[in-house]
Amino acid sequence: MYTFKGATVKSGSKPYHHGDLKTELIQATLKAIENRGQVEFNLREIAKDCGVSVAAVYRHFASKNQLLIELAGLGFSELAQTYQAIMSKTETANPERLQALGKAYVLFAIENEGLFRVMFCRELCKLPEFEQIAEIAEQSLTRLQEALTEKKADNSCTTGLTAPVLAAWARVHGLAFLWLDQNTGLNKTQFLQQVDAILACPEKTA
Amino acid sequence: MYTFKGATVKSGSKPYHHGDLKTELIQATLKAIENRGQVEFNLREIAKDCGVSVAAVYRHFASKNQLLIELAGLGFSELAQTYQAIMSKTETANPERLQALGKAYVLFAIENEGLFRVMFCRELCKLPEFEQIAEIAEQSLTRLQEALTEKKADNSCTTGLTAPVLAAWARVHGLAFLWLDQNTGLNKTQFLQQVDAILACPEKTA
DNA sequence: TGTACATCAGTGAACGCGCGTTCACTGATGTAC
DNA sequence: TGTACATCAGTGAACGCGCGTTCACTGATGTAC
Repeated sequence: MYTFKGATVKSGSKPYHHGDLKTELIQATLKAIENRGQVEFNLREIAKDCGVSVAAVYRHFASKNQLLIELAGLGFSELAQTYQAIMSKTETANPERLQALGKAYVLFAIENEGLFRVMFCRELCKLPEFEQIAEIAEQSLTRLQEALTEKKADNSCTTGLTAPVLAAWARVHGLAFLWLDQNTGLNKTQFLQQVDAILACPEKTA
Repeated sequence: MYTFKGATVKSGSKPYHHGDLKTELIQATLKAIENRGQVEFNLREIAKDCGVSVAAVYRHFASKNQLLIELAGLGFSELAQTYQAIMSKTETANPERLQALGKAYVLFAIENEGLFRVMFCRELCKLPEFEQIAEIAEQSLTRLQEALTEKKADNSCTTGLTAPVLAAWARVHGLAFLWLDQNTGLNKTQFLQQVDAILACPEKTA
């Protein structure tokens, strides 16, 4: 007899109760999405990865869509948190802040490819379950836009993105997807160096 | 009796021979990809769209993958053609050339969403059939990079992208995907205006 | 110009597999008494 | 402290549908003689 994540188990046999299946299912799903480079996964494969039967998934998620939605919610709130941290650590109107935000965006995409792909998957907001996370999704994206906007606060166009914001966003968004879709031909270190160079003096690399 | 695309047909009944099925299958596939915002389609749906049985698809494409590959080939060669036209119409080292190339990239993505998504779908190059189009794909992408590179020809780093090239590419790539994934909240006219502004004076919107 | 026949482009039905989901169940845990 | 029982987290098998692909076929076209 031994103890596995709080569950008592006969030695030699795997525990009947998994311990932290929900978390592990989420991780396995993200891994699958990252391997494919597409928001496409298969519950049987996920379950197998976690050493569990498919039906066990339904103890933790009402459906495949629900899993997807929770993934997206996770992504949006984590990204928002990242911004929040940078906003509180850096000064208003300081160019370093914009640079840090940009870097954080690209890094988030690289380190959380699965979440990032889910967040920007167009079919997501067509799901009926999307309303569960609509608020956090919008909050997360507008927070980013606000963070970028402060640079040109003189432009008081309230509806839609202004050119500077769109430009800044497009730059980091493009960097992220070029990397994720493996189009740069660079290794990670090289890529991150270039990213730093681009974000440090955008006017020279414009 | 009347003639439909060269085929004689009893009036009232639809023609047995379609006329230009291959082209229409390609169009229907692109439409399906555009509707989903993802490289994901279904042969039965495509065939139905063309008013034809699924099996008819196999008269024109050996498999679903083969259809996908031909789509990609089409996309790469069309993009290459577009560059070629701009390169021959504009002067070397003229800022207008870079601007025109950038605009063409974004426009290509907007007007050919399906092709664009297929071209940048990561699973594409994992297909065994990819070698059929590997050459044109690489040609197309390096041509773009070369076009962008001329601006900073003093940098003689031969391997990989330089920061200026990556920056320029990322900007248009990011603009394209922000638009396609419907994250801008702008309408097409507004968006294209912003794109023009960004490409016209990048240093002001950096 | 008419006819026989090869060739080509479709049809409709079926095969087989994969996948999301459900169901009746079993094993483990925690709690009231 | 021990026991009965509700509750929870799994299992394994099955259902049903969708989808890529194949097959024997039929209808239309074009061409040799």
